Amino acid sequence: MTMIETADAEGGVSLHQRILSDISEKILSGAWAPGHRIPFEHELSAQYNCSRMTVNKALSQLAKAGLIERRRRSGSFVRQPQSQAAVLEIHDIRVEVEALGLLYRYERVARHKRRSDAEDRALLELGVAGPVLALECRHFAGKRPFAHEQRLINLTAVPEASDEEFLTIAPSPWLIGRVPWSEAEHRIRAVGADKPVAAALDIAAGAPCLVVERRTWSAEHPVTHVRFTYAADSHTLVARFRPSQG
Amino acid sequence: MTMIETADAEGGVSLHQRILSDISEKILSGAWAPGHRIPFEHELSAQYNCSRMTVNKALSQLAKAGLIERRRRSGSFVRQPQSQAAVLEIHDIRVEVEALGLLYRYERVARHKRRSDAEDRALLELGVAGPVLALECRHFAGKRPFAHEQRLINLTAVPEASDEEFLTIAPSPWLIGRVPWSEAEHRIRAVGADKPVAAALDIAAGAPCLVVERRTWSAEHPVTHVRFTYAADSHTLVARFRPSQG
DNA sequence: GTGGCGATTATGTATATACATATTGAAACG
DNA sequence: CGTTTCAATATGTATATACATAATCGCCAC
Repeated sequence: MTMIETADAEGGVSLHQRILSDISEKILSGAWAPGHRIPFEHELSAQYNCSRMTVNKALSQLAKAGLIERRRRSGSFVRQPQSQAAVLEIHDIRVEVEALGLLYRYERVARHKRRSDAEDRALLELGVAGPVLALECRHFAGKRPFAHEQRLINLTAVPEASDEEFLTIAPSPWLIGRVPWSEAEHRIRAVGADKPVAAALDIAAGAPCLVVERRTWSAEHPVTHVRFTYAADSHTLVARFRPSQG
Repeated sequence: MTMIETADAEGGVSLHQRILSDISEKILSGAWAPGHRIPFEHELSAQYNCSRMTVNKALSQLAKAGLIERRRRSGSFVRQPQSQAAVLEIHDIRVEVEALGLLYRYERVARHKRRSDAEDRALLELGVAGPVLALECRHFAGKRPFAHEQRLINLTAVPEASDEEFLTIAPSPWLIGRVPWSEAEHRIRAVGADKPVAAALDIAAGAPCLVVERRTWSAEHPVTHVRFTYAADSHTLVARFRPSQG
């Protein structure tokens, strides 16, 4: 007779979750130091009175999360803590401004359609020349300029953008949903504001600014490059790390 | 008779992986737009000629990765693209400097043991007063100062730190391995260098700098707070996003 | 000793099955 | 006509089983 304990044996959580959190706790508390061999699957399945499959799925997940390392024939071991990877949430500027309780306003400063020059191609990581759309925009929080946006759109990848003036809708929300992106890269650094950006943000030239650049690809094709510049004190990026438990 | 096709049917990849990448491709290419209902588990299991369990595991993983949403009785649906989450790799400074092909050097500038004041408690998010260790350090790349480090260690959580002078080993590598961390938060912003930091980094006061602050907890207890300051052009953070496929 | 070889072992992947649970759509009822 | 009930359905979780695969241990020949 096969007894299946699908549901909550006691605490309303699945067995999978319980094994996961039990072992995570042991590792994160330091009870099982890096290098320590955790019990074999068959030992844990006996201990938890469940099948090996259930244990296997839990341990595989811990391995994928990077907490343990699994070696055939040898067992599973607590991994050395390594390069920390934190999750950085990139929000839409409108959302961010409104989260601050301020009124969001968008302004398109300039729009040029042109054949890509060498700089454009470098920014887009584009191999061959082709038409691009260059945009310059400002995002306001209340009365004050919040962010300056310099954007390039690869018109070969997104021909529909030719017909859009971007006077009322910002490029980000326009692109999202229209172009499925498969990969993105963000570069974050500090710079001193150059003259045009300083003017746009209403700060002194050379004043410290946070720059977030994003390059986006869709199925290997470069789609867009954007550079957001924020005045030093207006913006903080937050990245969190918590060992995943599912 | 049960036929099990554990291995590579053709391309040397597992069925699990194949289902995963097939569906990811459909979503990321836009063929299946947000809101689209993907085939039911039993349909996919027929299509791939495999068991429902195999399909279930693949779809569950896509759901965990955020690409699809699963609703009982209704099916699985392609999710609306949402707040982009990028993975930010936080490397040890030594590793980073050596990756640049430069000689790494570490210097401890100051070390003070004291009872936490209000500012310390704010930085550590510490409720009650207690002993803390305040450190100031410099990290060099070649001959030039690369980063300035201001660190607080909660001696209640890490009493062993009292006995360490940190003259030859930097706080980060000392803490890693000694203290299991369960949670970390990074804040990234641009600032103008204040006088002491400017002097330490050999730059002008007010010059733009990138600041990375990290707070670390171990099992709910604050462990350490550190502020790294980099001169504007010396350092760029990179965060990548690629829809996970396992 | 040392080098190779086969048995052993722990994990990796897949199947078929069982039952739980949430949700929806339709039927039954007041 | 609205509400309640119920059955159908798709997903969620677990079991027992089968076989593949990689790594290691120990044995044996040299």
